[in-house]
Amino acid sequence: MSNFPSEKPVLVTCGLPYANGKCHIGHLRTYIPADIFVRSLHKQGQDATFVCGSDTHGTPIVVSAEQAGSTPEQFIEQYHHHFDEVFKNLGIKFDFFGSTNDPVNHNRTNEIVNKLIENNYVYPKKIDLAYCPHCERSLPDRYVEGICPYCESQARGDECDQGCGRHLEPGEILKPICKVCGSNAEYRKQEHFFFRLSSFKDFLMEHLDTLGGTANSRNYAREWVQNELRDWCITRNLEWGVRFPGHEDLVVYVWVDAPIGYISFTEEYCNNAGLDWQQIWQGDSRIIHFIGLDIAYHHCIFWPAMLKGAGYSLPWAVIASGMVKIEDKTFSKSRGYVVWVNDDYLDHGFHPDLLRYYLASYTSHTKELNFSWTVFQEKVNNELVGSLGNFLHRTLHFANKNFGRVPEGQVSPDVLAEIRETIQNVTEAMDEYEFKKAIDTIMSLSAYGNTHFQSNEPWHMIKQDPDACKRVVKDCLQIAKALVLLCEPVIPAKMKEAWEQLGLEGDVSKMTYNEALVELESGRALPKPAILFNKIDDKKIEEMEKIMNKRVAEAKAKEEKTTSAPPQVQEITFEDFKTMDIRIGTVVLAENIKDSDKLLKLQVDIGEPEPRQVVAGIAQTHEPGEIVDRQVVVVANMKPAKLFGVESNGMIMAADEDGAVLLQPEKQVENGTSVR
RNA sequence: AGCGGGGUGGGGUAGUCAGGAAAUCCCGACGGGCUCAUAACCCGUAGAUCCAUGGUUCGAAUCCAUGCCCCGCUACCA
Repeated sequence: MSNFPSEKPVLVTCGLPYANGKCHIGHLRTYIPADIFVRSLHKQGQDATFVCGSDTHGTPIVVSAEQAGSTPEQFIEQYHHHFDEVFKNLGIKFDFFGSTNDPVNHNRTNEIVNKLIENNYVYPKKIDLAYCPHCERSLPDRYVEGICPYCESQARGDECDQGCGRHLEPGEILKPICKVCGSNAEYRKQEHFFFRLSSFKDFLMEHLDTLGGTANSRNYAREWVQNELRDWCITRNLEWGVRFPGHEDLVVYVWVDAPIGYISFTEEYCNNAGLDWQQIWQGDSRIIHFIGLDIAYHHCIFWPAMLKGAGYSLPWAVIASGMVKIEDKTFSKSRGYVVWVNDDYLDHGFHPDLLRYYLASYTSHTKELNFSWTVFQEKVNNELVGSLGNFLHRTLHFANKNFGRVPEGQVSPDVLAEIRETIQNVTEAMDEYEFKKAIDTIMSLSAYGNTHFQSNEPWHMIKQDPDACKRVVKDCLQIAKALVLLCEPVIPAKMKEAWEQLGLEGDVSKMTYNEALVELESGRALPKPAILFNKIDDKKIEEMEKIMNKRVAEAKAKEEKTTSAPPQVQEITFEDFKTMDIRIGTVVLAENIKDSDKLLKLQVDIGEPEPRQVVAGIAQTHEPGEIVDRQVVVVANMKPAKLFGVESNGMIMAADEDGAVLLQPEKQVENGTSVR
């Protein structure tokens, strides 16, 4: 049984893009499937409202704007436009794309916060807050860095991002350092406001049991709810943001007003369209959030608790997508592992639909997706060009050339049954947010079409048995019509063209799947078809890979520069130097390490009862045989490390010049002699 | 160390939540066919100890336990 269509109003949202940087392919992992889902809902006869908008508040934007010598207003404006434009170019069709800085959102946030206060879910508390005496200001969230009180890792003010992953409340972080000027911050008592998240524990456990969507988000949230739910500080000392009611010096935390954007965008859209937004947000409705897994915590814990506390409708489903990687590395702008949607894709003349197809069909929605230009090319050339494009073209071309119109005859029952089953399976897959499965199912209908065409050989029939030929062509045209309807959610622009090539009228995006079972009208004229999808040649892909490799190389070079520079400038004391235990030793054994090009495993006698095992990165310049019996300089108190699974308890010193040039004592000395 | 994601034919993937006869799909290899179509398409063949060990079961890729290995985070990334 399919979930749709439903009597209840349906709202679909996407995690708000943060107006602090350009759109890259990683973003699209959420937006494209959401758009496909909404288009598919329409095809199932389900009305749905689809909203999104820019997330414009919070500390990072203030910091970025300051660095850019701009105001936050100006700063967010450019990225808001950027995302809006990119989404339009990709066929991601929001009913409304707003901004959390819109007055409607300020109002709605105020209303909700007041409601929470009224319902006694908010209380004031004096807490220690980081304050920078040098900059003379309070340091919220990411203005401050320090040590996580739970795991002792380096952490940001609001989250232990390098360690245990916990959300940190203001005042928790140890050894705070001002991120703006780098000086030590101090703690000062200040009054802030807290949301009684802890009182929602039972409610949340229940909510998570009934919440729909993908399991990854629920499971993730459940663990947090079970362990500990602490009250949540919802105010910040910032100028930029939504004012906390009654306190001129405070704004609400960005994670309060950002999701409220979902409500205010719905409001703005509905008010413009003459609809009732309260049916969705205060009535019995289906609210569906598409997000990245990294914000599951907010959407499955904070957000439902806030909605409950203020008397709003709860989310019906949360769908969390997996991350996008490049060559097995997670996206990272600073490391160069990024593919920009404009610069690296659209500007090179690639059609948006190809990317939509690739991202949605590569792997399950909840799994990681490893971006690769060659796989992109492979999928486009084999599936879109070879199978789908070719079937549509050979069918339309053959029909147009021989008949010029849709031939007479009935579509065979087998073909209709096949189409019916495909629709059924695609709908089910969409219901489960299995976009890859849905697309694979559609592609197998395309393969079925090709086989049908091939095995009946209409090009022979046309001479021997024209009537039989007409039946086959009619079958194939019907399959083509079905394919166009089924593919429209995924590759809308291309299917709009194909719809016209079938000689059909109306907006294909507004047709339902059931239209695929309506037989084409015999005698209807068929225009001359044009090719829909072209192969991507190897040269183009090589070019794209080159661009990507270059960026990664540049980023790596930059990284090395920044990491290797400090030791040269930083002075150390003699005391510091004495902390190193450097000794002379003799290599007694050396061997290669399997699978490693650069490493050798050495046993070095440094005057201890047993030789030390040390792994050295010198295999490219030294054969194991040539260094046995040689004396070397060893840092003996290195922290043990595992390299290629081999333990290393020291470091061999070498000059770093296109490989390794080993240091050696001037003359033979006793093993274990220390160096100073 | 912590957290997260993984280990399925040569490469890439599905299936794992709800355990069942022959493990999906795309590429690649090999053989054949077709010539309507974008050197596209169709048919067939070979190729998998489903990371390992132990357990539960009539039955395990799937559930449980232990272990091994890979990858990511480490300056605001959905």
